[in-house]
Amino acid sequence: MEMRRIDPVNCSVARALSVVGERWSLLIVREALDGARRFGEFHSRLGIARNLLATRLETLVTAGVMRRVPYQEPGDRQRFAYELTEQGRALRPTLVALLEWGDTYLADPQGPSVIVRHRPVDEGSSCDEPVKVVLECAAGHSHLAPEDVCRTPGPGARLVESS
Amino acid sequence: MEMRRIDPVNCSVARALSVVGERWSLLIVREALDGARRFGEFHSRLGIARNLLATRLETLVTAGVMRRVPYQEPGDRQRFAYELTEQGRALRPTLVALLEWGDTYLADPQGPSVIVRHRPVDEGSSCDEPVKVVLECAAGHSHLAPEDVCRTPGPGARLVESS
DNA sequence: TTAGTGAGTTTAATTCTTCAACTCAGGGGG
DNA sequence: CCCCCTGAGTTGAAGAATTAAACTCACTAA
Repeated sequence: MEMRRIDPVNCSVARALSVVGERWSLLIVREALDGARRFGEFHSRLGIARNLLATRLETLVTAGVMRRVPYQEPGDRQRFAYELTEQGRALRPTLVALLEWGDTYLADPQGPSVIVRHRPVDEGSSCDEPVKVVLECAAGHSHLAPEDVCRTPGPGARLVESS
Repeated sequence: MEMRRIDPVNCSVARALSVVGERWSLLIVREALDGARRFGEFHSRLGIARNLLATRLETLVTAGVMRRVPYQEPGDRQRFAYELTEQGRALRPTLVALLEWGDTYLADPQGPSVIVRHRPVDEGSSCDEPVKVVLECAAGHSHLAPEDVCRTPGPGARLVESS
């Protein structure tokens, strides 16, 4: 029985993974979200090989996830730092989701190594409560279980024949 | 100025990525969430090489993300299908987050190819509204912006010296 | 007996990662 | 001035991962 389904290749998940699905890319973004800015910071925090770090940063910059900004420490020459664009910061929910999944199923026996907290940049430590990622629909139903959602074709869907 | 920060290697994000961060792994999980169960289904939907699919499925099974279950079509020999465990289904928020990010920044000009909808398995199509992933803290503050959260050490954190 | 199918293996070519060594531009000490 | 130091990369060779294509295996159907 033939049916038409969403083309799995023309999908934003696949496109997203083609940008941030390479080894190290999401870890670089995570460190950037945590304040890393300079080549050497990424290198020493992650232990990634230098040449790979250079190509990953370049990939992330051309993809619009990061931006290369010149900086100059007093009494030193000009160097470059890497900071997240708004597009890069928008990966936070993805990283929180991965963190939560890892904490739930692969955690250290000691407990989670990282807790994400509600701590706005401008106010002090107003709330500080742990943050979770939740699925919520446009009608306001929140905390949906994974089984309560399904994929449907959108306006840009290509449909393909499939068994 | 020395400071102690969270060891980036002892982190659930890194552990999660060591399980689902390989090329194809998350796409295999996505297809499984969308109903794929058999070797050939994954193969033809994704166009992945057969040997890689075999090793990825094996990795996912040993990691506890999927389960290998025997099945037998009438008048055919016994074969094996692959289905998600609860741990595998728990990757849904991660995939929705990636999908949303891809839709926002890398979308097809036609619009998103996939829309995730609130459609519980048991009830019919009760709600059907589009689903988004949101950050929410334990105090009930919802729809947090990426800038409003930060990482803090948890009970299992190892701290390392860093510049 | 011969052909066909789903589910994999095997193999060889290509690509990606890693590690180590090297470059390049400036700063500081002697 | 000369030599060594640092941060930020680049280059090159060895090792690991990915790909495509051909092959196996167990069984069914004609």
